[in-house]
Amino acid sequence: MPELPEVETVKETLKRNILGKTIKNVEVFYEPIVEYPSVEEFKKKLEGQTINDLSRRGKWIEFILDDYILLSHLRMEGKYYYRKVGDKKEKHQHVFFNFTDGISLRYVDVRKFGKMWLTTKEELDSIKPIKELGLEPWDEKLTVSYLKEKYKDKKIPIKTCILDQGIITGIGNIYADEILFLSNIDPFKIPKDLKKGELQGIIDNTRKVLENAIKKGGTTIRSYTSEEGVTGLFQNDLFVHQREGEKCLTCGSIIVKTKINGRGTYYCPKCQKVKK
DNA sequence: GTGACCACCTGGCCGC
DNA sequence: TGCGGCCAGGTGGTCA
Repeated sequence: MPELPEVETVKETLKRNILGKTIKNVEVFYEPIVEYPSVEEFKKKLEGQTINDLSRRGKWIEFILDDYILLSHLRMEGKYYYRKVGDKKEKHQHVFFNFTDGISLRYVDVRKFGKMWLTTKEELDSIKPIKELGLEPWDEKLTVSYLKEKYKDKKIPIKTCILDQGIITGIGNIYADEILFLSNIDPFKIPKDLKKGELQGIIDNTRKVLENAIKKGGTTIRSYTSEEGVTGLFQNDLFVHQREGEKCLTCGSIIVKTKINGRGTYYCPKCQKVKK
């Protein structure tokens, strides 16, 4: 599932492959993927635009074009493939960006959850997907006092708060479990009850886990790959996620799986002092 | 304003 | 072998 490290890997791969290319035309085969503007406008505005740079905000990839910024969210299983213009459309390929040099960048999404949004540089910070994002994990404004303020009225489990993109952006279900394990925090704990040291642990381990995952090219679970044939290696470094019934690598207790707010949650009852 | 729940969507897996 | 049901999960919408 693409979280920040996977999105970062995809962005870097795209950067190596499509920087400087000019879009000849765009084909959309599953219209709900284009969130804004209309599909016709989306296709028209992208024609003739050159990809000048790529960046990332949270889990959104930003394609920096001449006059616009194309935002792409991979959601659950989105990915990009490279083909030649005119190559047969394969299953689950929903949007084609055909370049003037004959290369066709294809957005592939088995579950069709991904979203694209076309905006301008001026409007970028005020549009819905971006304006509600919280801090990047490496933002210097991410401090214990920031988390204390954000968590002060929260009555929901810390696991749910860590997934809140409006507080820290980029963390998904896999890394939330890993961050809480490394911080020795009970995922059911109510955030306002967390001590300073525990909040600092969340900040430090968020950075540590994500940095390590980026170095390893992300996590390959189920169908995620950054591109064809490229798989991440961070799944080999997971302490708890998808390890139900296995021994904790730290204390030897059995890893437990439960659900918190509908999300599969893995934890070590001993290391994370879970009272349930 | 907050939290719980559901829909979106498809493939994989499991039990019968 | 085939079928039905459940599960996976990021995000936005709806409702209490």
